[in-house]
Amino acid sequence: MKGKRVTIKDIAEQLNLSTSTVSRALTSHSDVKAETRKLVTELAEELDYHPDPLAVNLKQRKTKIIGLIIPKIVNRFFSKSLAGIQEVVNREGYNIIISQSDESIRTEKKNVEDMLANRVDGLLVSLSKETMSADHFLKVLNTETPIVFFDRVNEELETSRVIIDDYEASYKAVDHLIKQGCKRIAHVAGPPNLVNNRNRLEGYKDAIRNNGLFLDKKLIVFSSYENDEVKIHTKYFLSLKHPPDGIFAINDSSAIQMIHYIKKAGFSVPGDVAIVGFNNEANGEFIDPPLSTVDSPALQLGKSAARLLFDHIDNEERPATCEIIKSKLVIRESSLRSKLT
Amino acid sequence: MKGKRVTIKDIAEQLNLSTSTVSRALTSHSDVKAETRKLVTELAEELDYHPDPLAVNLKQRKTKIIGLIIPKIVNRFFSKSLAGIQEVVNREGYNIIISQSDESIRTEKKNVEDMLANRVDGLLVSLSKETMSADHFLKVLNTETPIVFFDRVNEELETSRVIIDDYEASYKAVDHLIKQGCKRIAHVAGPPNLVNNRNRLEGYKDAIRNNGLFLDKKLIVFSSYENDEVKIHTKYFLSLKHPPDGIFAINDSSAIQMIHYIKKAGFSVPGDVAIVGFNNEANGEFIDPPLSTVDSPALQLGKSAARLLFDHIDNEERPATCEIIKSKLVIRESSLRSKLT
DNA sequence: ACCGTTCCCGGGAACGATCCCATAAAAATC
DNA sequence: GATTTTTATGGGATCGTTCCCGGGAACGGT
Repeated sequence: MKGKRVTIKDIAEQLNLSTSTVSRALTSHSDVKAETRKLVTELAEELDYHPDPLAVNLKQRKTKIIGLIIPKIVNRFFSKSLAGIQEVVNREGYNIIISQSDESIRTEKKNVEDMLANRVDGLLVSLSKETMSADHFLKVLNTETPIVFFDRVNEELETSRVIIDDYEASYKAVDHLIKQGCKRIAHVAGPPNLVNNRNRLEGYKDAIRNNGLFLDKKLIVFSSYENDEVKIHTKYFLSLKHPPDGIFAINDSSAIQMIHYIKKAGFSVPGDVAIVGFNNEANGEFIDPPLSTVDSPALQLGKSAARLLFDHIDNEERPATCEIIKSKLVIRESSLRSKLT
Repeated sequence: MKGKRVTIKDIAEQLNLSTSTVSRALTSHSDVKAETRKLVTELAEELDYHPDPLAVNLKQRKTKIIGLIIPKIVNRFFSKSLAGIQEVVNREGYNIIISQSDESIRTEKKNVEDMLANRVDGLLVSLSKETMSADHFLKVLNTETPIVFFDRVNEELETSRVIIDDYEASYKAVDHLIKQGCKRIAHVAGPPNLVNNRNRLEGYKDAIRNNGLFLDKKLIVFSSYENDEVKIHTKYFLSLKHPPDGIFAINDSSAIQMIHYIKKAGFSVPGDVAIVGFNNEANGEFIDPPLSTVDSPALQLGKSAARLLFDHIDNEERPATCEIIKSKLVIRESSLRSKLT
């Protein structure tokens, strides 16, 4: 009664068998008479037996745990990735333990330590905005724990990674703005130590140049993902002698705020300023005007990263690869000028 | 080299001690000479020894894992709760395994089974919208696994739970709308099998009645949290002979969509219809008009639920309690009529 | 000098499974 | 019918800890 759990031994005793035989019968190994197997499985079913994962894992020298390190859970992009990861990981019979770096390199380092102490069988990481080098992951490689970076990846280490096509996405978004007649397009870039942000910046620059427009450094600002800086950036843009007539923002949340402030300042979107966001977050469709954005398939990203990780877990020799997930430009009204007179 | 981890045995051998002594030295039990303890801890440090959690847990008959069952990770309310839970759980040296019911009673049942098979030390649950009875949790009680429900709780079982003050929140929101001059207030209610939704509905009804207004059943619709039904509900409201002049919505996302459709239909918010949402989700502040809403402290909710769970884990005899977290009405422009002429 | 405590430490049995090895019984081979 | 082979099972070590128990050394009190 007292939380007494059924063990393999209980089954063995009731059936006058040895624990070895019961174990074999249950794990569908060979060397068991069909009859006894039936007996065992039936009794197991009846007693509602479930193997103790702790014992199994100790024997197998596996924790069946995947460690996940992300900047922030509440960030929709990451919670979506998490959902994707969770799906794959659960199907494999593994569990996830999560930790957030909270965008701090210090806690990220601590997280890595914790994961190692927890003996995770694999690690899924998206870097904090502060992370410059990848030294704190060297220890992980030493323990031969497979590791896959996603979205905010690292390029120093020879590990697998999965990213979205930031360069193309950015290029297409800016190209779209230009096609809508924008001549002075601003870009809110992310911290440049992260590759994906650098790629986006490059996409932006190339789109500007390839279309024969002037690349004005004054139109590029760097965000550090803080909410309260959006207002400052917007004010800055509007205060310029030649303010931008198009903005490619770092994410939807930022874009939505910009629209808010721009409208408040008496300008129209997309009339005076056309805007494109990033990530296709919730409700972008229902604001005024509906937000054009880049749909980044976070769920897909999570799934791919997890699958890649299991590839590495199942096959130690698997060479590191880089997978790129295609995003899609979603055009709504915040960037649609052609319809206007 | 080959992933060889340092064990207690390695330390024992190098120091010519028994594993028992090393274990005692490390676990700060008594019966160890200060000198040897120093020796042991120093060598442990040097070798970067970390106890194998699997072995420890097997011996302790604990998994150090908390199971979490929520409807959807991507739902911001739940990802916020998760963040709160994660904070407390990590501090206690436990890990979380997550599973989503995806609002389906079938997968919720399966999730419970999985959690039990995983031998979680405690369970944190927020019910799916389909869950009527709590029979599938009886098994959990049998294993004497502590369980705490949060937000979408169950009242049949004698378990601890933590909820927000849905009744008061709802009452205050509706009362606020009435004070703004609304006479016909609609309510988008949630599935009535969940207590919190019933409480909100009661709060709504009482606020209407206590203010001497007519309680019109036609103004109450039931949402099932599906996105595409918002449009239908809005159209329905607008098509009424006497359409509502105020709406208390099920959540912000729904409220934002309603604003969108109402404006599109040529009505003004809050002029023709004042709107209050629920949850204080992201970006509600920046839409047009900024959304009034009920700030439900999801993070706090998660923390409290986790702490309550650990109370039960640490003390088997702890009686079940119900904790209520206070929400706060956030008034923005979507419900502010008094400022208008 | 003897006994009782206290202090340290080692031996070894757990925890619940897996799995190698041995062995008995059954079956197949000559 | 004696042998090898196959088949089915049990014994017991093992994973890395913890912890009970027992014993030797040191110490103090009578």
